[in-house]
Amino acid sequence: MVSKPSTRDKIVEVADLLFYQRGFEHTSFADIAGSVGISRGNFYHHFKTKDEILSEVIDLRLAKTRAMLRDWQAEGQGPAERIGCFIQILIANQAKILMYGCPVGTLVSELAKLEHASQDHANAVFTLFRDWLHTQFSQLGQGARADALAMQLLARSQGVATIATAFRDAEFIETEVSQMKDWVQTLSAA
Amino acid sequence: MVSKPSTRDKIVEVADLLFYQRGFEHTSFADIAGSVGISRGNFYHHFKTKDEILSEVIDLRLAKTRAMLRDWQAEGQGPAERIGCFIQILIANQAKILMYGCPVGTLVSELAKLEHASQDHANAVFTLFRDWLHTQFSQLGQGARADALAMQLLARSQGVATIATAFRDAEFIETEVSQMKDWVQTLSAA
DNA sequence: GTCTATACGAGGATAGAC
DNA sequence: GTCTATCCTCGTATAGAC
Repeated sequence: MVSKPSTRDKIVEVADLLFYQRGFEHTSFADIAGSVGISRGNFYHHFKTKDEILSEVIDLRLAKTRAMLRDWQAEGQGPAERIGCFIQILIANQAKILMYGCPVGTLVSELAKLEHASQDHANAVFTLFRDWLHTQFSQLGQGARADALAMQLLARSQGVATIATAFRDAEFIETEVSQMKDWVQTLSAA
Repeated sequence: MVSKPSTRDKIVEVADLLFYQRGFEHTSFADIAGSVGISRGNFYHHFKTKDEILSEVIDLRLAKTRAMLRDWQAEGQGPAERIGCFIQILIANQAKILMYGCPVGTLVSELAKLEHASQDHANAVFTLFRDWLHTQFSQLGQGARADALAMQLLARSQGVATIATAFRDAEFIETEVSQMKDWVQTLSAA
């Protein structure tokens, strides 16, 4: 059942995008209100503080991530293919990553510097990926190494995003993605 | 010849630290002035705008990085050992990285979102490392692959910093550093 | 639920005395 | 070179009318 989005939903959607593109702190209420097409006053009818919006934005990201992992679980034939889906997001989101980096990594980094109360909440998105990858590597027969491999792949994709953004290098993403997929095949064959 | 630092020098040193710990935007003039121990008014005697301070902070970082690379060049017996010095900074700065991430990567990411004019300037620090690593990998006999390997190592260390910060995981840094050093040995032997 | 108007503080920036 | 005092803009937040 798809109901039309409420103003509140629209605010969260817009804030999600702006927090990604401009950063949390650099995004003002006026930016969000303007982008939604409502007045700043109306804004406060829905959210009392900026932190409250952030919290809902993170909840939205958690929900979207869970749905995505569920989809990968459904479509991917085996664990290697499913891990391939994870790696592929670097390609799917290539253009955005080149401009703004990884939405998860950059938010977590920003909140760490702000010593923001929502740090752990934001980091839960990383944990979703970590646990899911852990499961996939286990099914790949990696046993005790599964979590370490999950962390490694997480770190590698973060590094690719950061360096690709810094040098605005789309090709680097492509060659790294290809190498990461080869690496999974190697593990799969072993 | 070591002269005592001028107020201007002190401002840049303090701003360097605060931009790293709190982020560029989240650091106010009051923060810097307070930390240096001068009034805000005096502050403007030395710098007209915040961007001007940022520019000098980046120059300072470039100078420090060049000096560090020169030191590694002097002490490292061979290219493999010198690359080891680069990898080792993750250990040397472990505590800071766990709290604030990599100073280079986090600044470049922040400036990208702010669409700040100093993006390229800040990225020059990455380029220093990239070119230096390129040279080392060349001397390791990696020829045409040398720059690709430099990018890979740069990305990997960025990823380690980001994920270690997110999960506050000191051990992850240690195991990754150890693996990176093994990897360099492998290349060296081949 | 939406608006306008407004309060309030913080941060960037300036003027001018010492 | 250093200070105090001040200004202005912007961002957060509130009150209250429609």
